[in-house]
Amino acid sequence: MGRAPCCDKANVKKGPWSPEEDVKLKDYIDKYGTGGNWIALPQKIGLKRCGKSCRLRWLNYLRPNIKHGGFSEEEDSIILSLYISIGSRWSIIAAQLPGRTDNDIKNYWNTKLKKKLLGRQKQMNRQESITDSNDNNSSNNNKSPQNLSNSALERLQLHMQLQNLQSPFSSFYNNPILWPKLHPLLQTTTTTPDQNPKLASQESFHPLGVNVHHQNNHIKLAQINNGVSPIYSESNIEQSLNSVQEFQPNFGFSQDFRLDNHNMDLINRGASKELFQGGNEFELTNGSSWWSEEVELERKTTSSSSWGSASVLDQTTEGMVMLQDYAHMSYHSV
DNA sequence: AATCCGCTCAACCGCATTCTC
DNA sequence: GGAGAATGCGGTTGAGCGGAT
Repeated sequence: MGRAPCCDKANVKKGPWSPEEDVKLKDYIDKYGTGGNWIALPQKIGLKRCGKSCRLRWLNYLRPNIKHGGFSEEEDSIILSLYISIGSRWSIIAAQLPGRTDNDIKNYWNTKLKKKLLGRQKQMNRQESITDSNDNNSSNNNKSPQNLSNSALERLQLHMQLQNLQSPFSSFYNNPILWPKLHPLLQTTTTTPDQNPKLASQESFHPLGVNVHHQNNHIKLAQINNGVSPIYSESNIEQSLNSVQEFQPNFGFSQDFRLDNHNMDLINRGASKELFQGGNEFELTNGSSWWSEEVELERKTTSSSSWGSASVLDQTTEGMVMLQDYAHMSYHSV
């Protein structure tokens, strides 16, 4: 027995919304709000639409202060860095871009930004292959990523591209002020060579202001011990402090930690570099690394979505090494 | 002028998660 | 605690459009 449909499919209109329908929906929500029940809403208004359809229309189109198109280079940069960090979590990415919807960003990524970046990557690969054609010691570069899922491969490619100084976003990566601020508890830190010389050398610098260290199969992120940025409200700070212990290793942000217009504005004006000052390390003690947790999460689902996907677990050792390399891959701080 | 092709984006679908009783 | 309902999310689809042939 399957799940009951959310609405009577036979009596529900599909397809593009008419201006009249838009007006009805917008007027009603402006006056009364959604009433906390999208399913019942279309009946109240007299719309022959599914509640989910109404919700989507409102969120993606009718809601106030929605921006369509015209993505700035800075927005490109934010989308890119977040996609590399967390994959296709469009709602989280959208939360960092006021006025943008997850659907919009998703479409923009799939139709324009991805092509733009991967196109440049191909171009650069061609140039490199000419330069390196006489180099027979390129075994490391020959690790075939064929076993990686498309999304993981895509992110890997983008990540590699970002290391290239010719990257169109190099200015972004060299300019901390442009980095999105995602979690006030994170900051850069160092791992001393005597703790683990090999891993210390693999210290990775993340553009989102997080340094990731692998030690004894644990990930170490940084924790702020003072200087919490004023751009975060007290309640958020408290929430964040409380959330440290259960901090998710996906470079530190939670859906509850969103930037509003005001915060974005502060960031745009160069505030909060001091976010990442001083501090102690804390350790994720669940014994997993950020990617393995994500893989594990995906393994539990049947969804083919996001980076990695369930198939990642079935990768060859080499494939897993590739993923680890990816996780370790460094942005060298300037 | 016709039609083919690729691109864009609004909307749909199905699944996972959260909420409510 | 469990079941069903509601919501949220990400992947996919397809109509519409413009450029190429």
